[in-house]
Amino acid sequence: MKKKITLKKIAKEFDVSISTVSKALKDSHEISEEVKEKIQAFAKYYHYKPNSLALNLRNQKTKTIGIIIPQIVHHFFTKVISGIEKIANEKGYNVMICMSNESYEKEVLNMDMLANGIVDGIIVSVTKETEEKGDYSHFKDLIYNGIPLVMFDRVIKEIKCNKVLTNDIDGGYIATKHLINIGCKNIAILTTPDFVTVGNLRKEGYVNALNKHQITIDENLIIKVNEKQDIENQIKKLFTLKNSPDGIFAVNEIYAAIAMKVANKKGLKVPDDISVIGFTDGLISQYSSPSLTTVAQHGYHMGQKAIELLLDEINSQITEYQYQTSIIETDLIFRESTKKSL
Amino acid sequence: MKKKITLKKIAKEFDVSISTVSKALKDSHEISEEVKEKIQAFAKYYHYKPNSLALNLRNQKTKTIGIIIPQIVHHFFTKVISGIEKIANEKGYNVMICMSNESYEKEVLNMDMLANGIVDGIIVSVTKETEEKGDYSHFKDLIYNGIPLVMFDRVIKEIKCNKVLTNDIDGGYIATKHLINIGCKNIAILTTPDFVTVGNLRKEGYVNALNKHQITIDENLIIKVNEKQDIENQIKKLFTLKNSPDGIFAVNEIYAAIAMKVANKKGLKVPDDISVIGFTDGLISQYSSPSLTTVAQHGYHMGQKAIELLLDEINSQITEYQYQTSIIETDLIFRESTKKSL
DNA sequence: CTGTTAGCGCATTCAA
DNA sequence: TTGAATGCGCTAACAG
Repeated sequence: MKKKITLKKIAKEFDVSISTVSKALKDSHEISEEVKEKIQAFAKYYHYKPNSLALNLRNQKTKTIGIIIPQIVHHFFTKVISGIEKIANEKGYNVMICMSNESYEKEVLNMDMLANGIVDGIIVSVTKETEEKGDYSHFKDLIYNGIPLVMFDRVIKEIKCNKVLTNDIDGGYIATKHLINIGCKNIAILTTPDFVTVGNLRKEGYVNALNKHQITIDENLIIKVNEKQDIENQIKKLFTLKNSPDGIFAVNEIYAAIAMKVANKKGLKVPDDISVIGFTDGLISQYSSPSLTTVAQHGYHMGQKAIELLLDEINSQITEYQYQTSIIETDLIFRESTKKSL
Repeated sequence: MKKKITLKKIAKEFDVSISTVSKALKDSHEISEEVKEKIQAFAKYYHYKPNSLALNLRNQKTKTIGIIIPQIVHHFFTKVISGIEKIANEKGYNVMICMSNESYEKEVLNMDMLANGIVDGIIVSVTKETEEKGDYSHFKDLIYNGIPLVMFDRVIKEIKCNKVLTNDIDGGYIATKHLINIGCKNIAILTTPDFVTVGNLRKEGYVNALNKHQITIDENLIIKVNEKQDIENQIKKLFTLKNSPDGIFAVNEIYAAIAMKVANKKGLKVPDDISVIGFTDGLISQYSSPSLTTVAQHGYHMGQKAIELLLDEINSQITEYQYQTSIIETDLIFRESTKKSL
């Protein structure tokens, strides 16, 4: 492996000092045209690039920000990343993405890696495992070390930092309300286990909507999906109830897609016999048949908000910085999986 | 913003030298238990972490490798990343992901960022724009600078480096052959414009399969999808032909999903009236109804191979390193969108 | 057992 | 117009 060309080597080549080379490459007026020209030509020829490690070490900042997300498959996270990148690039920052794979341990590892001077700030969405475990010391460490942190979507209440949230309660509410509006009587929900905050909040919206319309909550219609077991089987139970559902609200698009499949297998037609509504406007929602009516999360916008807050904190001189929590509203996207309004 | 704690500060605190602190924190036998204890306690209390920039600068390596991919939505890329991460982590490397968003310019920017000492090597899948443009100088620069590079999936022939490829020709071949086997007579292909190499190769497999079975190629059945225009409309044309297709091979799963939708709208049932086969075993393939028969690309395996080649080159002492091209075979995954064999 | 020194690559202040 | 010296944070060879 060849070694990279450095200022030192260029300096030796022309028998000048390193600082002369440095200045010449910066086109400084301190250096004679003649010297500048030959040094610049040489540097260009040898593809000289300043070593960013050295630069960053010197400048005490890296102009790159780190993102840690639990999964990369989710369209939602993709959108968030795009939003972050857009603004970051505009402001001259680069972006580095790390996957925690829903693993607490990897989350900690990634944070450690990023925290050691490699980035100027971190944007994170917490893994389910961390939520379940309840150990947040790695976040505290980070903040203690003075590295700005923004949490989005999956957020830890106890940690003091900027946050960007989906209005999950309202999302669950409007989804459920839509099912009520189109005449569904037995509305089931496919949600996550309790420790997953966003699932819980969406369920809260579901409950609120039912309450508001004087519909009594039927615990049998609430399925807390255990992803470690066969999901289809868990959903199938719904159709053995005597008040079998005519509407299903799934807290993510995968559960929604599986629900449609199960319904089909039971001989029910979507949306004629049963309406299904999802959460997150991802590829599955768009390309499933029928395409899914769903709650859009505006991930792109969330990403933009997150990076704005982060850069705000990075560039802030204030000692007592005031943290904010920004709530991004959701919207219903009407497609083919729910009946038209009555 | 607080500033990070450094060896220097700890040294000042205890009025010892920096190297004493450094050694104490490494639990060196050179340092007395007493001093070690108090320094370690202090460091722990203040969450001391060595600055990786400084470490990397000193060690001339970062133990992190960079990945540049065109899109993050593709399940395939996700799998590749997972494969890369798995091996990388096992070998003590961390992974940094950059998105080029199919933009030549962003690809160059990302490479520049990564190339300046921040990573020990780079794994890249080239953007469509770069393939179209044909400007590969950023890759040449990288190699010139001695930074190991591995290309996967979308690869540039002219660049000398390690490569990992899907056997796209064979993938196209087995997909088409499957359609032939189940009795399809008019087999259409939904492919990309010519400059997208992988699309072209998959089409080559399609052509080979038809030739082998003495089926004449009908140019009308070859749709080169222009993603800048409405895709559904382009596919619809197939169904106005007098030899309307009874089988469709789509070179990716999105085209396949759209094809199914268009077929449905035309009143055709999949797979009874028309069989559809995709490429890439992603979420859409799994969750669409009917689920898609598709060509699996084994992204996870590709990622593993790519990182193995990269680490091999990174750790190689040989001056005349021999580059390899590794071909990953594909497999057919049978699901619901194609008829059962005759 | 502890400290001094040098060097990784770079930019910058100050001196010549 | 050029160069020497300093420091960013860290480690390691070497001296004491």
